[in-house]
Amino acid sequence: MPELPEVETVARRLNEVAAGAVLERIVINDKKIALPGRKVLNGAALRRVYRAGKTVALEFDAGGSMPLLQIHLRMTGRLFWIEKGADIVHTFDGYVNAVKGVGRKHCRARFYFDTGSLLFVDPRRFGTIKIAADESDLDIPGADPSTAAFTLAVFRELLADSSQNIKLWLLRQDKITGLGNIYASEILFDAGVHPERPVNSLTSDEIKRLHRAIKKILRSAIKHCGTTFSDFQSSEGSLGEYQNYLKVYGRAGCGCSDCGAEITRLVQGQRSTFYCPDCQV
DNA sequence: CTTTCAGCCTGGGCGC
DNA sequence: TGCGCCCAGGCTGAAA
Repeated sequence: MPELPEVETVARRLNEVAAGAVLERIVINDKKIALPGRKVLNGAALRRVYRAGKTVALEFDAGGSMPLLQIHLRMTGRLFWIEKGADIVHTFDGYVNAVKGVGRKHCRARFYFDTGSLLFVDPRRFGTIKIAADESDLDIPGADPSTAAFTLAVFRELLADSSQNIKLWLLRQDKITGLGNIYASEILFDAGVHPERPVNSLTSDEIKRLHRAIKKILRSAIKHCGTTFSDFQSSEGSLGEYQNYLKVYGRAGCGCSDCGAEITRLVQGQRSTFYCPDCQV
């Protein structure tokens, strides 16, 4: 579950339940996760958890230094927090409930703290975990579109005169870090821009609309705690609700909410793009 | 430089 | 019930 709004949601909620906990032990169940130098974290207190680009950053106080665990969820990575001594599992992306055996199957790493434990569960095993020596060592390739620093002028500068399709460009993490396949489609629909338009063909007004759409869609998705595609149900319902607001993603064959034309699926860079052939030109 | 495209992995859903 | 496809919120690295 991994675009900017989902990662933001996970990081905030993990911070709420885990900040201040002291790390006691790390157990890794997957050889793909080497995590060299992890000893520096033993006995360290978790200062805070925040989103950095598309990753979850766990900042520790290791007595003099502030190393971080940087977790990238990729396609299917999820984080669970199990409170010590309680039958409660916090899943952050979906619900909080009592669940027996959650994460037993694809748990790739477990971090035991004094007040609970953090599980990194990832069926497809694409996710990564690394240790950063300090905040400046975090691996964040591009600009964060949710910050005030991401202005229209900055956006224009990043776009430069690229000849790439705008859809593929929006997925470039070295330019903008955080957008993924769902929000790229939603942003293009909101801005009324066709996904195959070369960046250097965009008018000044279209760039302005795209910039506004990026801000608007992300703000709204974060407010709704991201998009949750999941079979998980609980009495409390799902925390991520933005799936109810998607206008094009995953809606091929459905009518456009604005004009009624059929939403079309297109493949770009081996990824699906959804758009309205009438509204997006 | 750019663009394409296999690969990394597992599982769910669908048609037969 | 099973098999063979296609699909999946990400990204890398090699080839063209």
